Formats: sequence, structure tokens, C-alpha cells
Amino acid sequence: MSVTIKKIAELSGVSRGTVDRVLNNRGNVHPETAERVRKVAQQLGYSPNLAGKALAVRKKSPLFGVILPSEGNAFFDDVIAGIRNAEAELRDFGVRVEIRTMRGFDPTRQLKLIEEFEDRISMLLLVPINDVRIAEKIGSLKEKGIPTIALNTDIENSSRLCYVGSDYKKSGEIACGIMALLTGGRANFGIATGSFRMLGHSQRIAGFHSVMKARYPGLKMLDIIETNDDDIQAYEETCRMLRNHPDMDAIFIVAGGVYGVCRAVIRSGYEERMTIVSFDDIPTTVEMVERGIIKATICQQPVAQGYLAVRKAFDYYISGAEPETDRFILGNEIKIRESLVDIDK
Amino acid sequence: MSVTIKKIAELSGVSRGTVDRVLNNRGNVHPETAERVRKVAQQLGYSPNLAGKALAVRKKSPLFGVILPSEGNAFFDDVIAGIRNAEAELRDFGVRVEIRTMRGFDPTRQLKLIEEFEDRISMLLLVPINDVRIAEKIGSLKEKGIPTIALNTDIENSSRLCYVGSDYKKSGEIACGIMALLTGGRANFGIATGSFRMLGHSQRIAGFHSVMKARYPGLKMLDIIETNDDDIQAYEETCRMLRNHPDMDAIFIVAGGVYGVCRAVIRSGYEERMTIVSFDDIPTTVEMVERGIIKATICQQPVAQGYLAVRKAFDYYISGAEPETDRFILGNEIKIRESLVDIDK
DNA sequence: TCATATATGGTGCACGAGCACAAGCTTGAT
DNA sequence: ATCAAGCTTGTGCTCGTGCACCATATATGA
Repeated sequence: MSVTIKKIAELSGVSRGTVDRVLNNRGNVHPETAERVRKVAQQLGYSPNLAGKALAVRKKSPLFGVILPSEGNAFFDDVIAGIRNAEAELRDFGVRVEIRTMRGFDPTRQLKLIEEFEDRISMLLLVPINDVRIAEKIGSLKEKGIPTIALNTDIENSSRLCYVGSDYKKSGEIACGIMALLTGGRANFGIATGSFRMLGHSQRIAGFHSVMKARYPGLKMLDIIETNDDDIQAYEETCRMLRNHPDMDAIFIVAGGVYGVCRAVIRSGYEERMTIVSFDDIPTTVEMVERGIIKATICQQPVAQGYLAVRKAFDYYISGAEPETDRFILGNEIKIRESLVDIDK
Repeated sequence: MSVTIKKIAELSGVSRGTVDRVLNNRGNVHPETAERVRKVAQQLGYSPNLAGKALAVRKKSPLFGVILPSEGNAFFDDVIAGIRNAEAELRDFGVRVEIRTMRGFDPTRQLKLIEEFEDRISMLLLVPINDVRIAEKIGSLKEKGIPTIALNTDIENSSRLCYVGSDYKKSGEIACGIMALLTGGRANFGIATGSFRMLGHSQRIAGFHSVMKARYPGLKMLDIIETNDDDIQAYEETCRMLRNHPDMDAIFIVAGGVYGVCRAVIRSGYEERMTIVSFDDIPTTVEMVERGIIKATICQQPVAQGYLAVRKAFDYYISGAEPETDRFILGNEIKIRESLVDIDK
């Protein structure tokens, strides 16, 4: 059947142990022998059997550490669900997953959480803050043999193994496209952004703008407000924006503060004529889609993100082989009322 | 750590062999002993270790048979890609997958393909024709210990293990919702259906209608034509429909014939004012979305369908446990130009 | 009473990889 | 010549499950 260590041993005239030492770079093998073994393995197209490896590796029961932001955040609850799914699938392989959550976006805090994990874990799954100190930490972890996978958001200039998440720029492009479709290509819109310190949010806005410039001259941006994921602030800022721009007929909500923005629109009596496009499908957003005030929302498949990140971590842990790509992109799904709410409700 | 056969053996005072006989219903065990063992296993929450099982089961190298319709169909090429992904993941567990494709929707032909598989396979993955003879065949396969998984389309009144695919009714509902959003809730539309003999197509139309009735009184259906997945027929029928209904401003394409319908619309000079909603994202459809004539298309995640079906087959083969649910539903994704085409193109 | 059939339970090996330990070999120093 | 040290390689056990084969114990018949 398929090629095993035993077969390689026979064909290269050495014992299983020697082949094992060569293939796992454990040294203590004569260079010539090693070369011969490597050659045979190469020619036969050897790849280690997952089941066998898992069984042997089981007793070590590797620990994967996960650090997520925003405790109690509905979006990341879905990510956690995906992580738990993957954990259940991998339990038989001895894998354990430990999750830590943090509030806010403070690099020092994140650094401290990483250090608490540092000498217990075999892999780190991180929703990284885009800060140079975090990037450096990822580098030093790599030196110690602990690879990091960036989850949900990427980090610049780091040696993370790969990124698992959505393409934020593309999500902004799609948002622009759907807004154009919904308004017949003519709208005076405002943007409610999350925090500028989040890489993804800026990328969304960039994507929106580039498509707008290239294809939809009838879309005109009137204002941009920062909501900082805070509903009260979002409400007040939106009220102010609507007062300043009575001709506004569309809003692009980049991240948090959905509830605040929508409430402001309703209170101002603009519910009917306003076209709102937002992101994700946390309960608050679904409620607003159901009510019809949000026309479309673009979702990132959080469950799949969590699942895939753990799977990719496992793949690397088991095989030691670099992933095929350093970016695993999950699709941006457009959802409307009929996608989210059952008809008989 | 986790609970193994050995541990159960110790706790119930018998040997590993006996526990194995009980858990795999292989007989030759005293009823009282069996009962005791079962109880201990139950209490400890035993579930067999996948890696161990796979290693043992490997030499038998189970064969999964797959039967798909429509040779050379772009949609099913994606399903096949998903199947191949899963196969690669499971190769180390000894799993092999063999795929057969057929043309058309002839039950006799499908029956014959199944019979060619019958005494070689451990599992059947089938895109079933909704016919009583197929349902009966699924029943007799089950008797012989070969479970069937319905893929992409379900089959009524059969004993298939489970269904993996999309919710067609829901996809019709979403199609109606997006059409209403794109037309401001007012449109005179026509339907181009695939084949009425396909269960999924009827369900899509039913979903469309039920949402229309419940929510969008401004949508008015003028005509319905059958395209039978044939572009030439679709072209001619569409031309006829457009002649008969000069006030038509939207078309709902349920299945095949996309190219024919779109060509007819272009030739008739209605490209500008027409709102077309279709399904799937095969190359022809993508081309029309790029051109802007199709505004939105609702996709079934064919790759995920193929992947998941094989995984579910494996899960059942390994564990013998009934799946958690008998319907594994993959989401219907709305895609627009920006989802499908890169901005810099 | 003994031989034989039947019911029941135990033991050992296989699967593939990892790893600890032992064994063989060469080299150099005394 | 003898022994130690180091380099290189082989062997045997582990992980959890499945299954063939063997070992008891009890029952049945002559």
C-alpha cells in the first residue's frame, strides 16, 4: 500500500530507527547514510501516516494556546464555537486547546497573556494587535519552536506562520458593490467606522473607496464618524452626522456600534429612506436586519475561522511542513433578511 | 487521560478482547458480562480513539463510491474538488474514493451504476434521482450494511443515512428577498426554471413564492418558462417570453440555461433595465455577473458539499454512530460582481 | 467415566511512528 | 594491550483498536 518508514528502511538498507532519526533531523547519523535515506524517502514520496503519528504523539498531548480579544463579544463566541469543534475532532490525537480572552486592544496586556502561555504551549493562535512589540514576541516564540497563527486579523512585519481570516479589503469592496446595487448607484452616504487602530477596519474603508472610485461615480461620501465599538458614542455621533447632512440616504457601518447607529437613524425619522450596509451577524445586527433598517450585512464566517485555525495549527504540528499558503482566506458572505430570519417567524 | 478499551476492561474485570467483542457486537459473550461492560463504557463516556481505530482498520482500506450526475458540469467539478480534498485528508486512514459520473436524470441508468458498485463499496455517496426505485435500492443497500448519503439533492421516502447539501427552499426565499431589494420592491418578473423533475428546482420556486406572498406585494409574476438546462432552448423560450411581456423588468433563473437567457435579454435590448437573479457561480454565470447583466447569484458552496459528504461518510464508517442530524445544510451565499471579480481586472 | 462439542474469555500480534536504551564500531590515550 | 569515549546503528517497547487463535469451563452424549 502506501509508503512507510519500514519500507524506506528496507530499501536503503538501514533500520527503522535510523530512518526515523534522519526524517526528524535528530542527528547522530552518518551524513552519507542520511543522504541515502533522504533520497529514498524523496523518491518514494514518503509522507508520515497521520494515524500512526497521532498515536505516538498522543501521550505528549500537545497544548494549543488561543488568545482572543473582547471578552463576551458575540462575534468571538462564534469563533470559540469553531475552535471547540476542531478541538473535539482532534481530541483523539491528544490535542488540548486553552483559550484566554482579554478586553480592549492594549499590547502590554496581550504581551503578558502570551508570556503566561509561553512555556506550556506548542502552538499559539492569536488575534494579534498590530504592534511592533507583538511582532517581536512572535519572532522570539518562533526561535523557541512555538509557531504563531494569526487569527481573524493579520499583523504586519511578523514571522507568524500564516493568517486565517477574511480579506478585509475585499469585504469593503463588496460593501460598496451592494450599496450601489441597493441605491441604484446614486447615494449620499456616511461612514461609521470602528477604531482606526484596527488594521481590518482601515482596510475595509480602503476597499470601499477603491471600488467606489473605479465603478460608482454616483456614490458620494458626506461624512465619516468614529464609533469605537461604543453604542452610546455611536448614537450621539450619528445624530450629529444626520443633523449636519439632512440629505444623507445611506450609511456604511464598518464595525461595532451598530445598535447606536440604527437607533439614531430611527429616532431621527430617517428609517424609511436610509440604506444601511453593515458587517457580521451578531444578534443586534440580526435584529436590525429583521426590522429592515439594515438592508444587507457582510459576514466573515467566524465559526469557520476558529475551526480552520486550529486545524492548520494541527497540520503544522503534525507534519512540520510549511502551509501551502501563508493566507487562508474565508469568504465574505452577503446576508439579507431572508438569509437570517425564517419566513414563518 | 481519556478512556480506552483497556481501562474499561480493568474496571469491569474482564479482558480487552471481551470488551472489544461487546462494543462491536461480535457475540460470544455472556449476556451478564456484556451488560456490565456496556454499563462501564457508558458511565465512562467511552468513544473509540480515532487514531487507534484508523490504524487497525487501515489494511481493510474501505472504499467509498460516489455517483454524480452531469459529466463535465462545472458545478459538479467543484463538488469533485471537495471530495478530493477530503480523500487526501483521509488517505492515511486507508480510505479510497471512487467517482462515477452519468449524463441526464435516468433512474435506470443510475440504478445500474449503483449495482456496479454494490459489492465493492462500504459507503455510497449519491446525488439521487427522486425516484421510488432509487429509494428502494437505498433500502436494500442498507440491509446489506452499505449506508447511503444523499449529496446535493435529497430523495424522498428513503432510508438514506443523511443529506448533505443546501436548503433549496431557503435559496428561493433569498432569491426573492434580493430581487425585492434590487428592484425597490416593485417588479414584473419571469421565471426560467430548470427541469421540473428535479426536486430542488421546485423547492426553489416554492420558496420564492412563499416569501413573495408574505412580504413583497409589489412583485408580480408574468410568465414561467422551462429551460431544461439547455442554452438554445433557454434562448428561444426567453425571446418568446420577452416578446409576450414587453413590461418585464426582472428574471429569476432557477437553474441551467443561464447563458441562453442572458443572450436573449441582450439581443432584445433589455440589458439596461433588466434585473436578473440566478444561482451558482459556474464560469458562464460569473461572466454575466461581471458584465453586470446578472446582479446577484446565490451559491451553494459545492466544494464544501463534496468535502463534508465524504467526512460524514467517514465519521459514520469509523464510529458506527448515527449522525447528530439527518440534514447537514450548507449556507446559501449571495454573490455580486465584487464578490466574484477582482477590482483590478 | 471419558471423549467431544459448545460457550465464554484471554493472549498476542498487527498497524505506523517516536523514542529510550543497548550494542557495535572506531579512535585515541595510557 | 587495555580501556574509555564518542560516533553510528539496531532493537524493543509504547500508543489504541481489531481480530485470529488459543485456553478454559461447562454441558452433552456414548
